[in-house]
Amino acid sequence: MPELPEVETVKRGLQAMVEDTITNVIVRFPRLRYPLDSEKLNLAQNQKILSISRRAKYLIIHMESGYIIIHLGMSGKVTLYKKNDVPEIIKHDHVDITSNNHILRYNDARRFGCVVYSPDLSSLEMLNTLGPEPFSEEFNAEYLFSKISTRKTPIKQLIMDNAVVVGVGNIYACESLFLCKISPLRIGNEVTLDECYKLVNIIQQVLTKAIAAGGSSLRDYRDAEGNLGYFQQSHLVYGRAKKECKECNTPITEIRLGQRNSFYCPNCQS
DNA sequence: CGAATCTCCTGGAGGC
DNA sequence: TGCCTCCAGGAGATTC
Repeated sequence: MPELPEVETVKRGLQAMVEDTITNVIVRFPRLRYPLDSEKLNLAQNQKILSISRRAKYLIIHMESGYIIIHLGMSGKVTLYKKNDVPEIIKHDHVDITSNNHILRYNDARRFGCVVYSPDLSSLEMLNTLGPEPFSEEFNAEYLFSKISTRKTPIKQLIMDNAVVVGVGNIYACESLFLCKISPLRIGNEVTLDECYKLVNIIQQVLTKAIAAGGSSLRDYRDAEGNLGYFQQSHLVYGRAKKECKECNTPITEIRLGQRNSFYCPNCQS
């Protein structure tokens, strides 16, 4: 899955398209997360691209008038080609955004992503409900504490909740909680302010490490050079059910929390 | 509002 | 080798 760091990398790669003028949007297969609306997307025609930004895992193409918002879901890939150097269409190439100089090609096998046109950003529910970025000043211990101290939901689900903080996926949540010695089952209102300081700190560290490790946590992901992504790095608890805890040798427990597999050490975490 | 559950979809993995 | 089943994964939708 493209994690936050990877989406940021993609965003940087797309900067070459800034100042281009969009000539055409081709939709080959419209059934993504939201049905693609060719008619609306073609409102982008003849629009100059002013900038390309990122919010959570959304890529946002700012045009003279209106925006195109792209989410990669879990298997989405965006590749930018020079116009005179475009490869053959392959399976799951659902969308091309063509400009005078480039083609931005969207490929998504599992179709959890989206490509949406909107005249303005403020009306977009998917962006309005997002919590702060994990590296922003807004995401601090006091903020986190205020968001979770009234909640009866397990802490793991809370830090994975985009309304609380964006960019913390399943693996990061498991690893961060282990490093904080907090059980994923602990109810939000039983997490102390002190622990929130730790959590904010550790989440940022874990994400930073993921950026350094580079790339996706998808099991089978390899980057352009064939290197395995973050998923293959040595995890402390994630995917280690029944294996010994690296701290205390207790077997790692696996449970189901909010439809997600969760791993923790019943001895180290409480 | 909050909480719990369901859903979308494909390809890889593991079982036989 | 070839089926078959199971599963991951983000986030909106639904229900209570």
